[in-house]
Amino acid sequence: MSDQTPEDCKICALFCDSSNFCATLSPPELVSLSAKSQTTTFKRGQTIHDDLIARWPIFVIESGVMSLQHLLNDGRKTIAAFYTRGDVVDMRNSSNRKVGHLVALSKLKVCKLSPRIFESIVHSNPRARSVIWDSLRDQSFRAIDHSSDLAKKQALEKLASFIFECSHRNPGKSKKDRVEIPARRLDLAEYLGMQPETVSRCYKILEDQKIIKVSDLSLIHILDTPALRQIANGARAEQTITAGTRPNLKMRSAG
Amino acid sequence: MSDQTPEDCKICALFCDSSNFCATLSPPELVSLSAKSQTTTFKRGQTIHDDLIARWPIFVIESGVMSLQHLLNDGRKTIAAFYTRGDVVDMRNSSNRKVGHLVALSKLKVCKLSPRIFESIVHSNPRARSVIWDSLRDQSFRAIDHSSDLAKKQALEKLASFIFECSHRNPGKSKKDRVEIPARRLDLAEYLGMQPETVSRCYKILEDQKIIKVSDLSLIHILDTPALRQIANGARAEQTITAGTRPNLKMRSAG
DNA sequence: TTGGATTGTTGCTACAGATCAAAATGAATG
DNA sequence: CATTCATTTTGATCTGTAGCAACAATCCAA
Repeated sequence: MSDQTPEDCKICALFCDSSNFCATLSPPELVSLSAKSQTTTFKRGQTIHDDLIARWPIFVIESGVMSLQHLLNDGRKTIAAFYTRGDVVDMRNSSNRKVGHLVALSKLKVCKLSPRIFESIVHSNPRARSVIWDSLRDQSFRAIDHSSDLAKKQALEKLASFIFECSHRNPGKSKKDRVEIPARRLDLAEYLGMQPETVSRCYKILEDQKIIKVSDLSLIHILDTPALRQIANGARAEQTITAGTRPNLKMRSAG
Repeated sequence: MSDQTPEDCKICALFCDSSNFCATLSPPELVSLSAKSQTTTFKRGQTIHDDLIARWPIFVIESGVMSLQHLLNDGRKTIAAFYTRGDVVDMRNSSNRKVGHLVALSKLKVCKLSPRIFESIVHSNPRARSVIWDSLRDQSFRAIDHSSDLAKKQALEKLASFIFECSHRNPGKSKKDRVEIPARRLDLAEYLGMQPETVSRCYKILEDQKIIKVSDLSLIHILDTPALRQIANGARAEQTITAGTRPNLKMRSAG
């Protein structure tokens, strides 16, 4: 843990991102917030403990990926949400309601904000309030979108949908058809409500169809955006995922 | 549509609910907000049109149930979220992002708030800001919980979970073991990501097990709360849903 | 109240994806 | 570079629930 100085903030990537909360701050606000903020880093797999959250319920993801996990009695695990660079996480109600565990999915750096200063900035700075409000609403609708992916989509459709979600959340990263997948297969499976084997098979189907190309485990290239979009929006695959029975699968004509 | 007067507000059930936004307003705030607010009613199945949302993006559910629906290309439909009495719905970003359609699931009465007045109250009244902020964050975590229900739970577990969700969202309604289900079987199936037939079968299993009693299509009694809780938390049923094979099913020992 | 339409239930069959097992690939360590 | 461990992929089988059809119950309008 290390205290922030206004100088630290000024070289922080978030401060330079005009759509981000930190970039809306006036110089005096920046001074007072940074004086009471701290950065912390976590390693992959580390859980952010409840007592830390109780003392620092508000923080910003500076780099890396964080997950919100739920656990069932018999050990089944779900990643209910991802948080990535720039996301402001507000856990101030986590004591009333069991919201799950925050776990780092990669090397993670967060900047913990003083709730008191945060609140006073939200009070006095309408632009900051508007940005933070929009961001929270966006998180809410993102969760709702995810629900609807999980509810009725098939495995292939969920994966296609997820690829677009990743692409939208990483707008900067050079070309549009190059998408970085910020999670391992197992994490991905837990987020999409399927098994890692199924994820792997779905990737294979999309590759065989020449819709995507998997260069690295965490980097794919979209070769046929319309086809991928079609699948993501529910052009139901005519085929099962089961190991190499029919070599190429067709889509049912989409409604 | 009818304009509100402060007198209307004072007899509105929301105003009397201390945990609600409207109850935090000072008399002058109430006067200015009510002067610019309108109530509208919808019948079951009616969609709240985009142009209405564009003009009135913020509203409060006064009575009835509203749903946020997503549609796939081939006609599969999902209810991604429910909104019930007291929920403040803020759709101000719905133009940027496709969030789905708002559809009334029952006779529905909403009170549309002027965004300008709403914003100015949020600016000047810290108590109102805190209530509305908590409520929005709660909606977000509710959506996340729902995601995790959909991701890894089996049909029976999802239904059990949903029964508790309904029970929590209707705390007032007399006894605790009496739960009102504010949706028809089909709506429920669309919310839980399953087929109406499966919902029906799951109800039957819970009844056969003497865990619940279904009095009415929209009213159930919980007979064995611990058992229901066990199922909801993922004590995986040892049995399939398929029609009356084994008469009584046991639970696997929960981890 | 009657009749027609909508919604819910029950039984049966089929299949998408879970599960188990094992090989293959990748990452970490000495 | 070799060795070990962790993760991913592939193959084969099994199962929970989707899908279909037929019937029963409920709702609604006339």
